[in-house]
Amino acid sequence: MTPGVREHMQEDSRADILSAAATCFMERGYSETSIDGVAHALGATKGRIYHHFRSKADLFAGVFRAGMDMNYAAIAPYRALPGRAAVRWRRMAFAHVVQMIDTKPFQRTVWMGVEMHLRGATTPEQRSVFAELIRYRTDYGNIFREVIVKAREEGDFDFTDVSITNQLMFMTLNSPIFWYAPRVGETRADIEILADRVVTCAWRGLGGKEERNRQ
Amino acid sequence: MTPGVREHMQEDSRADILSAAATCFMERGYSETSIDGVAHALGATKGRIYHHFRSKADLFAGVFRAGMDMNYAAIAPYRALPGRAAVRWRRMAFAHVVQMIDTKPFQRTVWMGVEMHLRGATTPEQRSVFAELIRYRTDYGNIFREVIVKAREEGDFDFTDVSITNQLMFMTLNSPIFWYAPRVGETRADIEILADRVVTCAWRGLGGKEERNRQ
DNA sequence: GTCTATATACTGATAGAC
DNA sequence: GTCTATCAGTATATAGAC
Repeated sequence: MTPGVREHMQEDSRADILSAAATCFMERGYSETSIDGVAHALGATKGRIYHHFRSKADLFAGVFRAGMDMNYAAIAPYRALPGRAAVRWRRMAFAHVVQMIDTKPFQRTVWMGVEMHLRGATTPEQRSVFAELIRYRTDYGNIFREVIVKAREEGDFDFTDVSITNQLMFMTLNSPIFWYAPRVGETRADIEILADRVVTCAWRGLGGKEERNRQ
Repeated sequence: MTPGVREHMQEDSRADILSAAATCFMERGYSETSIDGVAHALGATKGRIYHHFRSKADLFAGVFRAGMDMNYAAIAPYRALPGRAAVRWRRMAFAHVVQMIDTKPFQRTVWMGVEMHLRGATTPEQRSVFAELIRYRTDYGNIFREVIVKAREEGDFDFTDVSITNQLMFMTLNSPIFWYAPRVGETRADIEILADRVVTCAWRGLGGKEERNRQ
């Protein structure tokens, strides 16, 4: 077995743990999630988890980072799209909403992390790790912020306070992590219709023109 | 001391506990909040709390119910307002948003309760109590739902899916519980400007006409 | 790399004093 | 009506076997 393959398997093991942990955190919250519980979901014992992660907080941070990585990856193809910012915004927003639906356990964990950070519910030692993750997420938010400001300059959006507007916009775009649940027989097209409704609602909130005027 | 006064003091003691508990739940979440912690915030010990509430879950339910009571009270003056439903909606929505800001600890607790319910994070015995509280909140949501449907019939709103739209609308109207923080020297008027921005964003999301057309 | 066994700490709830 | 003392259950993290 080559070193490359061995590393790959190690990464797979890590990814499995992150995935199981994300689901547990979503279903039970941070405190109610026990390391034993995550291990049980994996069909293993906690020895396996403590081999890859130093602590529960470290595991949580891993899920948070993985979730944000997914978000950056989702909008990457559209960030440099030429043309009107409002059109670029719509592509990015759509990709973001679909991502919220597709990776809901990770995104719920990210949300919980932000809430915990705002509450200051972190130990002093982990604060620096946490602060970096929050910065990582803030940067992501600022990508959208710049786009909506640009779109306003170009006359396609119309709002007053940028900070509040960006907050409200993300509230709408993120909301599927709270109420989305897959339906039996649901197709990819169904999900995209759903996502489009969410994006349209946010679009309107930004003061965007009605759809028939779009591009 | 008359019985009336004695009852009043007992109610005050209960209200103090609820208020302290709401703040603790907001700042630390459900699990991280200990009964000892709430007692400490009151300058008392947990004996006082257990005299008024059977369990931690019971205390939590008390805060939830109190929060919803406040919401019902806030919109009560506008529910039967004659005239166009869209205008009625705006009054109710504004009152709701201001209420989110004014009673944030209670509203955050309500939010947590809904999340816990959706996760099924309740013991079988407390499930019936919880179910009733969720119903209480759903009824509140339906009050708004009926108004936006009526406003759509009257041609003032324009949206496709009622359920999703109501979800997204509440997401926006509730959002101050996550990002609002009082600023130094903030006046009542400042808060009302803030609330109006939030309401306007939700209004647009519902497909409402631009402000200058609003009577 | 994963498992078993265990130390250590915390907290919800109860019983009974005052 | 509130406080003190205490029990029982649970969960993080570690040490060491395999």
